[in-house]
Amino acid sequence: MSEYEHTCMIRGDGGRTIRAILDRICNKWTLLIVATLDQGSLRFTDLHHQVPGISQRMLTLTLRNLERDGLVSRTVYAEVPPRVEYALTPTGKSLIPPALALAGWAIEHISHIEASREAYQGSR
Amino acid sequence: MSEYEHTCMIRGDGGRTIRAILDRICNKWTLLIVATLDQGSLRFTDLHHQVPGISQRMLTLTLRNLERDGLVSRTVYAEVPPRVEYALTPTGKSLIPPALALAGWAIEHISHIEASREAYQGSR
DNA sequence: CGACGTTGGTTACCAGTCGTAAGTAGCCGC
DNA sequence: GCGGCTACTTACGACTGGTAACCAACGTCG
Repeated sequence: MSEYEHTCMIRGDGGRTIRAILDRICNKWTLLIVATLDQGSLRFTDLHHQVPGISQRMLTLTLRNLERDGLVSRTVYAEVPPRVEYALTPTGKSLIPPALALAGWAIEHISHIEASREAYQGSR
Repeated sequence: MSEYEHTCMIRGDGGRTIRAILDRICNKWTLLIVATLDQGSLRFTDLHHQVPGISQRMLTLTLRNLERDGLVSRTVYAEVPPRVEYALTPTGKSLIPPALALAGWAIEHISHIEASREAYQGSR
């Protein structure tokens, strides 16, 4: 029963709360960037190299969203060349454990999912 | 140090694996539907009512994806009126704990995030 | 003293995805 | 036969993500 209470937590007010948050943090890049920043503060270009496949635009947009939501801090050093460092805030840090839980699940089940996917393709 | 090893798990092969899975399960509706189905098998219309805001099309598409990925099973009863029941597979069930972790985090931090969001709006 | 490179972006444009609304098919009660 | 119920499917417009090119400040090289 306690398990159901927990899933009620997800569905809560009809899922509106969760859906709103999920829309924000659960896009393709957010968790990846948060995980990368867990190593310590990074500059824009380093981040760009460490998250393969992301474009500058998406990196900028995702970082802006994270900054707006108070999950990362953005520090500009008025030097030459300009330097901008991004780091996790305490709130951002607190996202790491659940992100790890999801990542662990993904790694554990990816083979099964890919298999199902191909089987479905064949039998469609 | 062990915490960093775990985040390495997320970043893994440059995050490609995680990103692929996140693309699939981390969209707006998937976690919500999985959480709703944790209560037991449900019919299409019940699901439509229990997940407020979802359109028929999105429900159909999301369920197809979940079925393809082997997370839910789809059972058609050739009755009148027609009845289609959706239920979680064991793999689908196993997604519940990490989903709860994320949902718990979301609920815990939503107020902080919303506050940051509005503060940012003001100071932009 | 002007062209070039580096950093951290922004802008324009295009393709794919999402959401809304309407249509479909089989069968039932009226 | 007509509308209604269930479980979709389709058409179409809006929004979002991806690619690529451009921008601004400043130091350095020729």
